[in-house]
Amino acid sequence: MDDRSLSDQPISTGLQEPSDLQLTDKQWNILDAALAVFTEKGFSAATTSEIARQAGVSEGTIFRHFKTKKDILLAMLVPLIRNTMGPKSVNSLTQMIVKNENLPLREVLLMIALERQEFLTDNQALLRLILTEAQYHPELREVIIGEVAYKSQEQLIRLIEQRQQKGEIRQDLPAWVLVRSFFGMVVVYMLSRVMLTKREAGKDNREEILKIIDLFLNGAAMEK
Amino acid sequence: MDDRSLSDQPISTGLQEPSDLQLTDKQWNILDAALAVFTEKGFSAATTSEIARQAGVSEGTIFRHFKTKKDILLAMLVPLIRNTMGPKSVNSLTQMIVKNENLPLREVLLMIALERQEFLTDNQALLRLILTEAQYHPELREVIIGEVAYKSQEQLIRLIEQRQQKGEIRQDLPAWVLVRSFFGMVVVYMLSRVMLTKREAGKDNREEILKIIDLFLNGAAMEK
DNA sequence: CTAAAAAGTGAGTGATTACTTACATTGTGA
DNA sequence: TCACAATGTAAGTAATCACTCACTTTTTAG
Repeated sequence: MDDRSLSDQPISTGLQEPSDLQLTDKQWNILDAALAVFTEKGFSAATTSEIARQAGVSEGTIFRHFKTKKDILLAMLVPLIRNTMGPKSVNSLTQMIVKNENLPLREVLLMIALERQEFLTDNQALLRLILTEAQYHPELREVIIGEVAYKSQEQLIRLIEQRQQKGEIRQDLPAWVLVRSFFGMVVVYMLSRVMLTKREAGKDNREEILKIIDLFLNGAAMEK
Repeated sequence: MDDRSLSDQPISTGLQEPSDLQLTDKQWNILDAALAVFTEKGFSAATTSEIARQAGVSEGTIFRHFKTKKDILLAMLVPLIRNTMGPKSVNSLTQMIVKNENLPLREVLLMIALERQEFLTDNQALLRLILTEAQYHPELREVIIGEVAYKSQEQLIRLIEQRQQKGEIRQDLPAWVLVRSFFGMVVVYMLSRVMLTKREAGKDNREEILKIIDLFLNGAAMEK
C-alpha cells in the first residue's frame, strides 16, 4: 500500500542488526509505519494515531513499546544511522579506496560519486527526514556527525593523502579542503539535478559526473 | 527581548518594500513574531497562540488579518524572498560581475564567496526555516527556485561565459557545470564550518576561501 | 459630530493531540 | 493445567490546537 515502507527501502534491513535483535515483529511494524508517516508529514505533523493505523495495531500498543512520540522517532532513526547508513557509507568508501589503490584517481572518484548518487536517490525521503529533524533533536545531530559525516570524511582524507604521497595530486592544499570541495561539487550537482530539472534519476549522467571530476582534477582555468 | 526579531535581522526591511506597503504596523508585528516562533519551532510545532503572545495582540486579531496559520507563513516568507532575499542576492551578484570585468577572476570569486558567506551567517535561522518548509509547501519551493536559485545561477553563468570569451577559463565545460561546482564547493565548506567546528563565523577564513578558489581554478592534480 | 466601517478582543468551539488506564488475550514455565 | 507475566486493546483523559463569534474600541468619511 505504501511504497515508502521500510521493507521496500534499500536501507531497510538496518533495524535487524545485532543490537536491535530484541525488536519483536510488532515493534518492527510500528517503526516501519512510523518511517512512512514521519517521512511524509515530518515529525510534528505526524500523529501517533496514524502510525498505529498504518502499523495495524492499536494506539495503546505503540505506547506500550515506546514511551513518547519522540522515542519512536529516535528508536527508528538512531539505529538506522548507527547500524546501517553509517557503516554502509563508510565501508563502501573504505573498500573502494583500498581495493583500487592502483587505479587512476579519476576512476576511483567516479566510482565514489556514482555510489553516492545511488545512495542519495535510493534514500531521498529518509535523508530528508533525518536532516530536517536533526535541527530540532541534538541527539540525532550528534549521531549523524559522529557516525556518518566524520567517519566518511576520514576515509576520503585517507584517499587524498594516499594520492598526495604518490605525487598524483597537489600537496600544497590541506586534504580536508580537497575532500569537502569534491563532496560539495558532487552533492550540489545531484541536488540541483533533482530539484531544478525533471530528468529521471540515474539516466546518462555519467558523462556529467566525469566533467565534474575533470574540473576537480584540472581546474577551471585555461591551461597555460 | 527576542534577538531573532525581524527588526534586528539584516533582511528585515524586506517587508516594507513597495508591494507590501499595505501592511499595517500590527500586521507587521504579527509577521515579526511569526518569524521568531516559526524559526524556533518550525511551522507545525509553532502555535498561533504563541505568535499572538509574542506579537502582543490577541489571537483573534491574527485571524482577522490572516485566514489560516499557513497564510501567516506564506505572507511572511513569500514577500521576504520575492522582494528582499531574491533581489538582494541577484543584484549584488550583478553589480560585482559588471563592475569588476577587468579584475582577475580570482578576485571576483573571492568577493562573491565572502558576500555569500556573510549573507548565510546573517540569515541562518531564516534560511533554515525556508528550506525546511519548502519540503511541505510547493508554493514556497517555486518562489525560491524562480526568484533566487534560477536568477542567481543566471548571473554566475554570465560571469563564467564572460571569462570564457576572454580566454581566462576553459571552454570545453558547460558554464552550468562550473557554476554549480563552484557554488557547491563554497556552500559545503561554509556549512561544514558551521556544523562540524566551533570556530566563530567570519574569523580569518579568507585564506581558506582563497584555497578553495585556487582549487577551483587550478585543479587538484599535480601540475605537469 | 456622527455613523458606519474597520480593527481588536477574549471567551468560546469542536476537533484532535499525545498519552493513560482498566481490562482482555496470549504466551510461558512448572 | 494453571498461575502469572507480557502483550494488546478500546475507551478514555486532560490539554491543546486552529479558528470563530459576539461584542467593544478605534478609525475614518462626509
